[in-house]
Amino acid sequence: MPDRPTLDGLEAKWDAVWAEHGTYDFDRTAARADVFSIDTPPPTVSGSLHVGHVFSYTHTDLLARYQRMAGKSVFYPMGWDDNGLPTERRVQNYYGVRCDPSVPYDPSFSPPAEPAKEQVPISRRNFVDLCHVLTAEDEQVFEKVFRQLGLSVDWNHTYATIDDASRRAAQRGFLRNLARGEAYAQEAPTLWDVDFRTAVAQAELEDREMPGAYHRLTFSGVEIETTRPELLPACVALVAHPDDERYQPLFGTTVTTPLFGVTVPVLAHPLAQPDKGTGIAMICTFGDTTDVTWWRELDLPVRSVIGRDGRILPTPPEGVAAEPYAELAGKNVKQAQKRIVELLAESGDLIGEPKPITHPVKFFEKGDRPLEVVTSRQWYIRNGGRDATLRERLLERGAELTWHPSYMKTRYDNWVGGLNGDWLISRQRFFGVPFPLWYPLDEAGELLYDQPLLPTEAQLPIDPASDVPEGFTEDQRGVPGGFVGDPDVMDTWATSSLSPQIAGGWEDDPDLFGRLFPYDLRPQAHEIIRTWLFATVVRAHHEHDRLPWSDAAISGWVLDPDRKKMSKSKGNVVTPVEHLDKHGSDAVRYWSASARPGTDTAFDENQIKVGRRLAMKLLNASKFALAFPEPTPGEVTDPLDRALLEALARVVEEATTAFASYDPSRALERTETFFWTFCDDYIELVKSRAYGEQGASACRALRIALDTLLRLFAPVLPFATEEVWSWWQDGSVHRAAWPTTDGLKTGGDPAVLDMAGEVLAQVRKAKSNAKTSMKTPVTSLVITDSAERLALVSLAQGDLVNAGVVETVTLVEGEPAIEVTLGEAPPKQQ
RNA sequence: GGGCGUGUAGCUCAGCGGUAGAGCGCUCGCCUUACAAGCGAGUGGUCGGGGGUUCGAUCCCCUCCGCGCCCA
Repeated sequence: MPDRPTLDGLEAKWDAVWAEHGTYDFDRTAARADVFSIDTPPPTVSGSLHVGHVFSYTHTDLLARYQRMAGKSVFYPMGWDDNGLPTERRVQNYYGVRCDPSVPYDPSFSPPAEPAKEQVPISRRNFVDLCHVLTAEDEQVFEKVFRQLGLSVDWNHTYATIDDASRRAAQRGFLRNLARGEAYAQEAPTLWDVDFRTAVAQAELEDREMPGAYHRLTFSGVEIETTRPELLPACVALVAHPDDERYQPLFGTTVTTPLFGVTVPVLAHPLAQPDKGTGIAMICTFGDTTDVTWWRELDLPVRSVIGRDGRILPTPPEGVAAEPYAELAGKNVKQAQKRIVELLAESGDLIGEPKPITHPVKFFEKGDRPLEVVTSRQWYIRNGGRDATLRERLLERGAELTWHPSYMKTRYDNWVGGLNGDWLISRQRFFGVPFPLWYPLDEAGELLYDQPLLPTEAQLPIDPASDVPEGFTEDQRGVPGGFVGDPDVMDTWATSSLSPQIAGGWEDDPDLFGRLFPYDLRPQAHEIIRTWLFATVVRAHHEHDRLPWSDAAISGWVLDPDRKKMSKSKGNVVTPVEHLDKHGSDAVRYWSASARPGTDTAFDENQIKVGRRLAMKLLNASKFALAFPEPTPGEVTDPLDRALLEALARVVEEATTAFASYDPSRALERTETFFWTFCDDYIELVKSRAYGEQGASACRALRIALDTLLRLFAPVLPFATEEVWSWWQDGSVHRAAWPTTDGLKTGGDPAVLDMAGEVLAQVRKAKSNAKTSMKTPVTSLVITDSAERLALVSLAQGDLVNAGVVETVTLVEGEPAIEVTLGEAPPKQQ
């Protein structure tokens, strides 16, 4: 036991010991009933660690540590989400390369020493290799911080969403979805990011308020208003609300588009808004998702004018006049709009001046330009968006799940209820899990999409860009009568939605999987309920016909001290490592643990300091309690000591209930309150007695209480508690049993401690008011109260006399009052 | 515009039908042999506004306002 205990260095010291002893290793011989399995969120490793990570991962760790002490074998893996766009962008910039799937794989490739000015095109496989190299470095940084933070992860169980096991699981899952008809490919209008050149799923959209302008155009005298005049050549109809009397006479007639001279019908549809613009709108293929709905429901033709690069296509759609169109071809949307407005003004078809407005426009959440709608072939997984029966089943799954806090379920219900299409899982990108299939080419070189060539599950993972289907050779790739691989990769969520299967060794290690699945806990943040949580439910529903876990614990967000969301662009991001270094991990964990589950929390360095104070106090109080000679075995006999243990028994009950109901913050609050009373009142009261010959009862109580408190604090303060534990106990506190009330229920009356505390407070108050030392003697202490309460005082009278330096005590029955008479202050010591 | 959450002492937050709580801050003290990165005491709130239910509301209901997230 050190003379001057310190928190410094405890993280490195104990992390090493825990690793060496396998303190947090999962016992894979444990039966399912004795396992607590956690579907840990895999953080995106291409960014830096955010204080929000520290916050929410601590919440999970608190539950893991509680369950471990409560006797479970805890399966607490760690995953890294390293596939997808963020990694691609990093690799491109870091190495100066770009992926070109048409380049053949070069086994001897090594990246340029310095990033070239012109990005070097490399094969998909080489590009993916570089992604692996870079993410491996990032993952080490993350692991280091998580270890410093004291996460009780079993580091033998890690995965990355791009590693072999993940790709195998994702491809296997997809092939099974395909075989059962849950996955399908379709040529359809799709939201498209023209910069990333990829399709985007509903869950990745966000609306942004953008400036625009209403342009009033005349179609054979019918005036419409549009924010996208550049789509005029893509116009296929006009539409008004069926009840709109102004336009009812026109329904069924046709009008002619200005400039391009295309005859289009005037139609009725309830989605048309009579109060918007002139009440009649032009339908283009495709300006937005409403156009898609109209196009589908009104059975309209396609006149595409925007290419996948966001520019006007070189040739006009059939029936569109070539002359004015040529002026637009090749221009981007902004340029085309400028030019067509000029042309419309010249022709007299533009009525008045454009009216500036701001309106919500759909963006890819990572994108910089508005999304366009293009027609392309994409893969989907059925998620109830087009199937009311499946949607109902998935809503029932949400109801089967136990949500912490319970109101988070509403977000799931709202999302599932509002789905309007299936889940688009294909991306026209490179660093992702490839779709594991090929297509034969007929003699004319046409792809036979309806006859895909599939690998067996035993062959997985495969890359159809470099692997060859059964019965073909590489030289048949891309030639008539040969084959081509599916060019797309899966969206990140299509892999991470299988995190329980990936982490648990689904099919690869059935024995392990059987001990984990379905998992006990999915911890995660609330903003990805609609993506990660829902997607995981969908996959498990299809694959296993059950929920992937019984409980979901949803963390809140960390906001900046002004309650604003932290974001790099605002420059208000708090980096966690400096706080871990400065205040210690236990202190930061204390701040995290103080937040109620699901509640957003403002970052508050003050709370971290309070946590450090608590951890420090724990070291000092422990040192003091353990400095008394080890008591002989025996009973705790003194009424005050028994009162303490009885009060502690209630804390144990409350903390246990709180942890079992996924509320560590409550457990901490109760434990902490008790602990300060223990230090400030109880220890002060029993100090003198514990030193003396009659001290055995107090010394026993001190040790019992300390033992219990260390266990109660262990989940929150793993380093300080382990340090103290090592002074006088064997093994790790983190493998010790969660405390029970056995040994605390001594039949004592907690009121004895309360009453003694009240009297002590009055004595201290008198000394404070007199601005004198606490050592100043009390010549007379007169306590007036009911007989019942006086009896409580008398049970602790000896300790009160010692702690208060009281010379005479008088107990009187009557109206409650405490009278303190002070003597001379003792001389000051040097 | 909709959904969910939230609004309690200067700050961060507990409490959630029966006379307002903690920590921090601030003020005043105390070298008290575990801890001066400590200890003791004090200070501080018409519980966002307005209605309603109730013997009684911070707590339940309605409505408005602010903030956060998600969605349109």
